[in-house]
Amino acid sequence: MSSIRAASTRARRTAILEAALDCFTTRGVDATTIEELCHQAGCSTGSIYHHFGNKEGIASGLFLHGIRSLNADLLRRLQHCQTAEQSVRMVVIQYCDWIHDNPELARYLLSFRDISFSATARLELQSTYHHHLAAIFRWFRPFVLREEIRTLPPEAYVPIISGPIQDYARHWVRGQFQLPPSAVKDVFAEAAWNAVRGPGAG
Amino acid sequence: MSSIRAASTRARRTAILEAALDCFTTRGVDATTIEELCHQAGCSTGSIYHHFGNKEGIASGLFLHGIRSLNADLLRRLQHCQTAEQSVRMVVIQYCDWIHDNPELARYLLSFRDISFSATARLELQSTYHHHLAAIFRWFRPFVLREEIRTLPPEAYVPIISGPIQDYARHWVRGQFQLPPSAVKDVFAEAAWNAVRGPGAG
Amino acid sequence: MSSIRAASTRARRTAILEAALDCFTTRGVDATTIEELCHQAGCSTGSIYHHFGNKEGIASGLFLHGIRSLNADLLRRLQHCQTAEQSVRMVVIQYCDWIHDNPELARYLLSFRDISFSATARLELQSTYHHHLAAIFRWFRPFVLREEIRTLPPEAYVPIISGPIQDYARHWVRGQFQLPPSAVKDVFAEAAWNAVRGPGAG
Amino acid sequence: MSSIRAASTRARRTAILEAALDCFTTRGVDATTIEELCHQAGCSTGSIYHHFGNKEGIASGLFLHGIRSLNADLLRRLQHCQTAEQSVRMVVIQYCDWIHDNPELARYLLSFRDISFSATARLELQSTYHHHLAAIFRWFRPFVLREEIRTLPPEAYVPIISGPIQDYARHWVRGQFQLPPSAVKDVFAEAAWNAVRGPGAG
DNA sequence: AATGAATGAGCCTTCATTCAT
DNA sequence: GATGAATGAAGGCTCATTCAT
Repeated sequence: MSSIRAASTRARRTAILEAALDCFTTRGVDATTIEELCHQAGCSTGSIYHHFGNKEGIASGLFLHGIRSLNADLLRRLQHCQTAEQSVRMVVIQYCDWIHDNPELARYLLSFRDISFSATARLELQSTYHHHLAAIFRWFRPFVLREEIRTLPPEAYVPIISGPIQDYARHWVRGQFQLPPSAVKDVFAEAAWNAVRGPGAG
Repeated sequence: MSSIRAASTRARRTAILEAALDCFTTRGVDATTIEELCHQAGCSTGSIYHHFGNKEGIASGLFLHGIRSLNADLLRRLQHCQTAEQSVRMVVIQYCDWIHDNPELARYLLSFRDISFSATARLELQSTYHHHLAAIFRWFRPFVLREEIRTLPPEAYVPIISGPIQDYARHWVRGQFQLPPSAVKDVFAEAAWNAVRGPGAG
Repeated sequence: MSSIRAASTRARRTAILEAALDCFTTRGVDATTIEELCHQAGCSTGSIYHHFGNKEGIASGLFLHGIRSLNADLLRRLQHCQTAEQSVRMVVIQYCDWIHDNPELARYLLSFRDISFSATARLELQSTYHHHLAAIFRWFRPFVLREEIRTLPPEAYVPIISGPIQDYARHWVRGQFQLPPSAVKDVFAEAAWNAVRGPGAG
Repeated sequence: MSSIRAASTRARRTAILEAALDCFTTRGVDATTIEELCHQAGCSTGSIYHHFGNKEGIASGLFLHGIRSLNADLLRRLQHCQTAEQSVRMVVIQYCDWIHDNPELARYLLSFRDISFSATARLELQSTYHHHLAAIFRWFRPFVLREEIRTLPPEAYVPIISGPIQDYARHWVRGQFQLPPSAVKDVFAEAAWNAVRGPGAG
């Protein structure tokens, strides 16, 4: 009985999140009204508030969902990499692939970084981010110790490796660039590797 | 007499823009009300509309002002560079220096890319951007022809050279990173140069 | 089996009324939501509607319960009075004692006279009030006839005898007065007696 | 120019307060919508919020206005009293007269004591109340010192003298009593005087 | 050029109540 | 009897913009 309820509840939540992804990426978070979400999700105002508390709850829920999906996918694919070069390139390549598979979600994550989330949501986002970063650094530390990857200030790695492709992708989701990230992934993977390869690399 | 008036008009415009820079970076553009701007600028609602037409007029005016200042400064400093390496490094270094000198404006430009500007403002921004890009490419073309800089898809250069330091700066203006961009400029300049140096470089 | 059910039903009703007394006196009737009552009573929304029909049903049920308790107690204690003076004083004293023993209920009765009850509830309240008043007047008539109590417009007796202590109590339940009614009961009993004693009093 | 503005502003404020008095006493504060106030006052929603901040601002503004009018009138009329008895009786009589002259305002003050005001409004109300009470006590102190009025706990005077007529008036504004307060003012004045007259009274 | 009262459409959110399970 | 997801009407409030002075 409770499983039926749970299934129904989950379906409703999913329907609302899907409606939100569509509306938020099309019109923007602020410009999307609760009424539009209701219409799109096929539910009542009250139902949205029952499941998400308020509008910001939907926006942050969707954001967290996207970030977690992206992060988990990267960690999964890094497991199959052997060398420093493969790993650095994989960071770029996986990003392009994920964007290719989840264009709407990518558009949401890239376009609405500045949504003003509640303190609670911000904490959860930060926690998620820190755990992910820690796992990533655990993976790369051996390569840095062997100087296959250059030693840099810790905070510089992500901007240098991922910054360019994210910048490119941000332009692309806005329609400012024609070629999709997947079409330039090797160029950016090459640039990332050159930017951080160390003297110990083969 | 008209000069006095003009001076007064400029002072009023400046006061409003300064109030806007403060409010917009502190609370965000959408969250800032005209009433707050009035209070901060020490003027009336009507005065704001007299000088800027509407709220978006302030936001886009401020944005354009910042972009133009940043762009002009880069072109000026590139004139003093001799080699490809100097030039590529200068793109990163000038960015850091400008941020150091204009932290509030930097925060505004970096945090509110997604302001929904009017068609007119968008056109003006695009035009400004294109002219700037064209001037930049004119500067770098000889280096690319001599293969001192790698040949890449045209749209890849900006993300690869400027993407990392912009990404870093975006985190910094939000308080997520401790070290200011100026403290890491050489690391990022080095990475940028490694990422695009071509076989023809010395 | 049905007795077990009945016991359970009564317990549930009592739990809801206790929750209501707490919430209503703390936050006010209008400001209390059904959800809060559920939380406080440890039951579901549906359960509340099953037992009380609607929100007003709880408020009026609680009100009626309090009024009846207060009235019955007064009539009981008047039976032990012999003289006009004892009787008039008892009206004040019993009020103070009852408040001392039922502070929460007193707070509810005193603070929320203006709850908008349904027609049915209003009728029941009026009927209760009239029966009570009639019984009270039956008790006092002999004293008035003997002029031990002054002859006044009928509607003046309650305000003159009970008005002051009720006014005092209303302030006290709101925390505006320090001394509890029980600490000033003799002063108010004396004043009440002086206000209505007739030439026939000893 | 500013005087014209001020006059206009005052007229608008007055219109809103008059509409509020009508709606609040007819339907109750909670049940009155801003829309109804707009209609009644002949102004826009925004105008109401421009002048009063929010709904509670209207309710507390009206309350304060009523209280101040009532208080000022009492102090004025006490000036013409010579003796303790005249003064005590005047408290009751003035109350009845004021109610007779301001029935609507009286109804508002008597029926909606439990409006939940903001902290600011509560402070202002308390301050008003304390100043008024202090002035009243200054007036009566000599009579108490001469024992023309009985010595009581300070907090007991107001309930004992004013409590009965206020209680009566509360019933009357609700339509529960037929005779208006002005018709019974001498009875209540007499009772009040008897309740507090001291051994030193003539 | 400046002022600020006035406008009013529109939105987020609340919450009593219902009802399928 | 119990549960709690769903409903949706309704209302308080915001705020960019206008315009008479």
